[in-house]
Amino acid sequence: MSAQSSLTPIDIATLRNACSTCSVRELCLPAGLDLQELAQVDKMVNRRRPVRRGDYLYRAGTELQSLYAIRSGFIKSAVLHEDGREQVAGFHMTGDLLGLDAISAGRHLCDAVALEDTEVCDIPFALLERLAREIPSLQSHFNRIMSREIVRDHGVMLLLGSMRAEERLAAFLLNLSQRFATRGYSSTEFNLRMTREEIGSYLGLKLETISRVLSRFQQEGLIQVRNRYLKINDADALRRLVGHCES
Amino acid sequence: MSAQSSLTPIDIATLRNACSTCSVRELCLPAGLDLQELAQVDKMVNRRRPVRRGDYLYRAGTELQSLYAIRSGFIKSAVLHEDGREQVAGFHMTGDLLGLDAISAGRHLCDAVALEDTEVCDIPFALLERLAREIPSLQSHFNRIMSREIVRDHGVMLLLGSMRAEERLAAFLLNLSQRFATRGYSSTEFNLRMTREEIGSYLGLKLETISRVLSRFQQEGLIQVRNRYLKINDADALRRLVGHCES
DNA sequence: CGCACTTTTGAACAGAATCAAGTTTTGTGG
DNA sequence: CCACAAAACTTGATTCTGTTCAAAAGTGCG
Repeated sequence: MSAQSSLTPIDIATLRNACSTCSVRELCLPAGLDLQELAQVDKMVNRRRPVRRGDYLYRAGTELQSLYAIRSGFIKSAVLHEDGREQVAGFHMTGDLLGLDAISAGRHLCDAVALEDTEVCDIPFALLERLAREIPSLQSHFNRIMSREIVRDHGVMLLLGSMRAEERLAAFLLNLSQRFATRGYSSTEFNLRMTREEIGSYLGLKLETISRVLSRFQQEGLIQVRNRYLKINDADALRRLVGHCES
Repeated sequence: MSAQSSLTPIDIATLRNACSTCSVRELCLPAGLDLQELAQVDKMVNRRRPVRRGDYLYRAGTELQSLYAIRSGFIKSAVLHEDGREQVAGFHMTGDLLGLDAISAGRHLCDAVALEDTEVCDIPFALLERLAREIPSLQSHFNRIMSREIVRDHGVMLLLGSMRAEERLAAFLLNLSQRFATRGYSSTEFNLRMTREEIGSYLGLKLETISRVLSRFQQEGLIQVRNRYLKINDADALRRLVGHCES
């Protein structure tokens, strides 16, 4: 059955490199291959790709070639309606895996744009599938990653479906905060990479509403904002605001 | 690597039965096994399970044992907040595969309740993973199914984030209509299986709003409603309402 | 057959959108 | 480095959509 193991050492190295250097380590680590050996090849194989601020990582309609793991930077994915309206589907940062929604149709269904200079790792999907075939634990992990994306989306649906503007924004800020914390940055002080309009689009609100609510939060002492800079003074108050819905 | 092929013929038959009888045929058909042989075993293995109206297929918090393919009937999945609020995450009908969101944590994160007497096929997840290991095309298909779920969720996010009440309901009705059509039922005449409140929860609206908009649609001649019975008179008008957002 | 649940409809209200203006910030080219 | 134009942001006034509250009618299950 595994006569299909047509993976060359280079293939494996490529994939392994993409994974290990991209904080999607878990995707490959359980594979049980020799790590030091891989570390050496890491330098040889270079699948990193820079994406400059404002540039597209991929566009809706293009064929799925690779999934992308973010090494550093910040990317938004967005669906474009025919009537011009844009809906931001997600904000992605270091370690996130992009392009999962393209697997179903074999082509991308949304745009991915860098909101700041970004470096991604290319993970050729065909290669990933082939390798997953040979390493069961890799496949398992990939399943979990896909599932996690579904869970994340459910969270957003919950937010959009049942929260008011203040709750949504509080949940959003806490979520950002937590993701920065996970990556070793400050959980209380960071720069928003996106515009008010993009936040609004993501949260199903208008940019004016975002601006107003931010101002209100600041007035109440929950946060400090100045342009893109944001400081969270009272995370607990924000949590109380969200009620008991996890983000 | 495939020394792990500990699948017994019974295992395969079980899975195959669950799939082939559940319209999730595509999940298994590409496996390239002998169909007639399987048809025979189908009768032996019976993993079908009835779920009576109002009963839970599974509950949030319970361990993931199986995915479920709906053979017939209608099921809603819903997330329960700590504060009692319930958010309907989806409505599922014949052929749909349930439980994908549980893979990430190994336990279910939402409740699944039958809205009418329903029959499901049990697909033990461990078994599915094992078999997918041996049949690459099966794994591929499973990946696509997960991805399709992500795409579906993005559609809902779009709906919740950028549509007004009328648009949401129109999109919802069209979506139901199309799914019934796919399954060989009338696309213009069917019974809603859920309450106004459940529709509202799914669409991020209150039940009164659902009721009002339905009445309005009826008054304008777009549909006919009487309790759960619904007839679509002018699907094109509904489509126009939705604008150019696919559902 | 009656009681609980669901649905409809109305009236008042609230939250967010829209419209509008003015300000600040940012990015660009001279 | 400065000036200028474009983009982003803030704030206010008004409007509108959907919610909330309330009552009554309909439906269906036990």
